[in-house]
Amino acid sequence: MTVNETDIWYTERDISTTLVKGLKVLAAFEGGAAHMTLPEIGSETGYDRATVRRLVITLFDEGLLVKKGKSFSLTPKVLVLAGGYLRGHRIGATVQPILNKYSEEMGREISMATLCDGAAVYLARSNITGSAISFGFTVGSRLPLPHTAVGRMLLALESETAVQAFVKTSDLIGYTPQTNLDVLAIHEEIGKASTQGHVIVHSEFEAGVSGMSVPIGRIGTAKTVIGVSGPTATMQDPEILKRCLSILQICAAELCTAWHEGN
Amino acid sequence: MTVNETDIWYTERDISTTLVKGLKVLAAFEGGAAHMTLPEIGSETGYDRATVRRLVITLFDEGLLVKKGKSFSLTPKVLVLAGGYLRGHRIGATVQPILNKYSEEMGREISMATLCDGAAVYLARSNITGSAISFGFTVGSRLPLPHTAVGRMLLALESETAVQAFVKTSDLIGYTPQTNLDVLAIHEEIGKASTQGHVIVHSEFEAGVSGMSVPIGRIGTAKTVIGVSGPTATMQDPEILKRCLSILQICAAELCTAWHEGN
DNA sequence: TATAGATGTTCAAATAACGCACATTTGTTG
DNA sequence: CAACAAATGTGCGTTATTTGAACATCTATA
Repeated sequence: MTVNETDIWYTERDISTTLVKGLKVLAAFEGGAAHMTLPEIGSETGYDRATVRRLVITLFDEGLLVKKGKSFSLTPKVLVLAGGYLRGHRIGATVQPILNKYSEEMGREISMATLCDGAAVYLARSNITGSAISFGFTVGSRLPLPHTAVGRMLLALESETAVQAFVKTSDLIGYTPQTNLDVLAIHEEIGKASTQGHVIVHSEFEAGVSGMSVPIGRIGTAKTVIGVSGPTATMQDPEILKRCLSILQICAAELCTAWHEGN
Repeated sequence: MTVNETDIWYTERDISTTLVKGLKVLAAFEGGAAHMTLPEIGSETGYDRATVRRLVITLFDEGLLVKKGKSFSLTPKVLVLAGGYLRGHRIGATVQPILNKYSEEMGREISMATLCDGAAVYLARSNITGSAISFGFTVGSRLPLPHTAVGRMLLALESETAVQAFVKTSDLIGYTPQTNLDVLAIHEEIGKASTQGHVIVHSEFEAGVSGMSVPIGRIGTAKTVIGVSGPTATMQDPEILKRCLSILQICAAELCTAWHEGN
């Protein structure tokens, strides 16, 4: 039996409060507006004006923020940090070509996502060139777990206790008239996803958009999923669904061997 | 005359040293290996073991790093930060579809890049599905300025003094046998790019790969470029080059109107 | 298993961060 | 347009956090 990695191996004293605050300022640009003034950042983070000022000046000096009049906004330097993750996990070199290949075969965009802070985060996304529709989601986009196909599949990969904990604490948001707000029904859908190994969700996050998702690897060990989305109209035809599922599963299998998940 | 934004409006006292160090630890994962132990991070950053420990514990606690045995690595949470930039600058919603459209027309991948810390950073990239080759570059990838088409075009957008400063201080690396290591010749190429409004570079960064680039907007005001790359063999045919250039220019024009650069 | 070298952790000294109070800018009203 | 009020920006003493040497622990090797 290996040591449980979730054991507490550090105390509160070992956490650098200043770094935490600085990171929260950076994160404020993700949650809030793209351009923010010092007071806006202050109210977003809840920190004192003077504190915000020093942190923002630091981030500016480091080249992570630019100043335009009184507003600050992120610079492309944050992409470089992200690029480190993508390169380290061979997303560009290994994953992207595979997504592209099956994306072309299917004629739809395929996305890869993983769990991060109670949301599904896109790690990679194929761009099917012929597609008329584009939902504007990119690498780093966060999708709600309970109401998207990738989200439900990611939850299905978690332990039953983790799912229960999430479902209990999560506030369900009615994105569309079709959004399922019944906790028990969602829990059941996650269970089905787990046993079936795939999941389909219709119009619960964006009206008229449906998604299908399968895990990369076996349920229980997998931590990453791929998914495809398209107009609900075309995603209800059993023949199309069957074909999409088949291709997604082959794509997932290829990713599983080509991209050793352990990194 | 507006106030010069480069004026010093803060003192050294206003910079939070702890935040700077924490960011440098994060950046260490971009420059160094994907998985690093505490001592490795220490030697990469030059900080004391105890300091590194505190910072790494903080980043772990914030969910930006994961621990695997004794090694730490980035989590997808860094992508969320990047997602903030991409969303804020409407890269996914506005830029990506345009790149995809012209990418399909051209049959080649189009990338968008900007200047960041002495390198060209990819902001977006179309994925042409039929392409056999894939160079493994993604959003956030950094390319050398002097030896790539997008890099030389980006330099051409800078002021003459800035270019001179860069060319003087930059160490030229011989990536391939064809890499141009003559500072004067490179400077001249940048000048040509500036007057012509486009630039082509053959095999100077990756052997057998050539690139072409044009600015988004007018020289002097533009700060972003798009580029296309492909096998040197096919990128020497005048007819192909003419066609690529034409499509790139139309693509750049559309981006210029659809995506107001000022954000 | 003994030993040396490397890595991890603690805690008092040193230092950097906090946030009050003051200065300045911005917006509003007579 | 001036005078006021409200909001935002900044210097500085106090206080809490960070630092790194000293100590503890782990790991590799013979």
